[in-house]
Amino acid sequence: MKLRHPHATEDCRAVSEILQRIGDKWSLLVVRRLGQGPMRFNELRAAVGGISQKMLTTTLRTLERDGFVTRTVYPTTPPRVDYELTDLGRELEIPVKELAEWAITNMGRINEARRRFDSSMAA
Amino acid sequence: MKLRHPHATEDCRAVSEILQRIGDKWSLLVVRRLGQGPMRFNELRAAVGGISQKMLTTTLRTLERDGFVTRTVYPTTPPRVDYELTDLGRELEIPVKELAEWAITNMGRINEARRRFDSSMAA
DNA sequence: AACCGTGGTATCTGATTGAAACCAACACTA
DNA sequence: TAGTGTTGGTTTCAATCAGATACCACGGTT
Repeated sequence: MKLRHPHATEDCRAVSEILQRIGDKWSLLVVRRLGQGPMRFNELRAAVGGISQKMLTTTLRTLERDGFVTRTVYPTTPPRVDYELTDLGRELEIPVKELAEWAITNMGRINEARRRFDSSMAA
Repeated sequence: MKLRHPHATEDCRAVSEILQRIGDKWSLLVVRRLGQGPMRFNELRAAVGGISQKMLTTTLRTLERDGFVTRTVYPTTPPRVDYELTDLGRELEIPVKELAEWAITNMGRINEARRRFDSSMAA
């Protein structure tokens, strides 16, 4: 039993962790929107669509913590908070876009596989 | 406000869904292992390490449903079940590997950002 | 009959999600 | 000057989901 990649497990865990991080329900949607330029909170909320206030806050906080977005508060009234992608966030988009393209071109195959599987289960 | 990518939202949801699918705790670990060749259930369980029986079953079922792995039962006694990557599964590895490399090379930056964020919160 | 190895299921608990209500600060209006 | 609205956020709570633990079915061995 040869292991060609001695660190495969750790690396794989790292990747798995990252995927879990950005693979939640909203992170990518938010990142994609911010990829088109900085946005304020409610603007982003409307653009993403269907996200609750709390989840947007949570998502943005986590993205900020991981260094993917910056949060800038302008102490005006009413308050104004701008969110913007960092360099890291913009760099992340590159491999994500690759995967995105794969996902889009292969979604049909996946859905077909699912249909096949589900109908063979029903039998 | 120009939208250069009219279908960005749907596409993004597709990607987000895929990431959620393969971004769970075990899918990638399993796919990686199977990338080295077909394996039986308990063999895979030992190779992945730390995964419960139920989670391996669940993970494999979902991967099978999505058309990433095949499940072959040999009705011997004791039963023997082989799992193997499909073409789709092997193709998936390509963009995932890209993201994997990004994740590995940038993990340091992410962790650093987290440390910074956490310590600035503690203040 | 007791036991082991195979792969799989049922149960139960803690985390996550998300909807709805509430909060703080300030400006504008009546 | 009390009331109302805007903006970004937190709190609360019900529902859902992930995952660990314990158990099950089957047949061969002893």
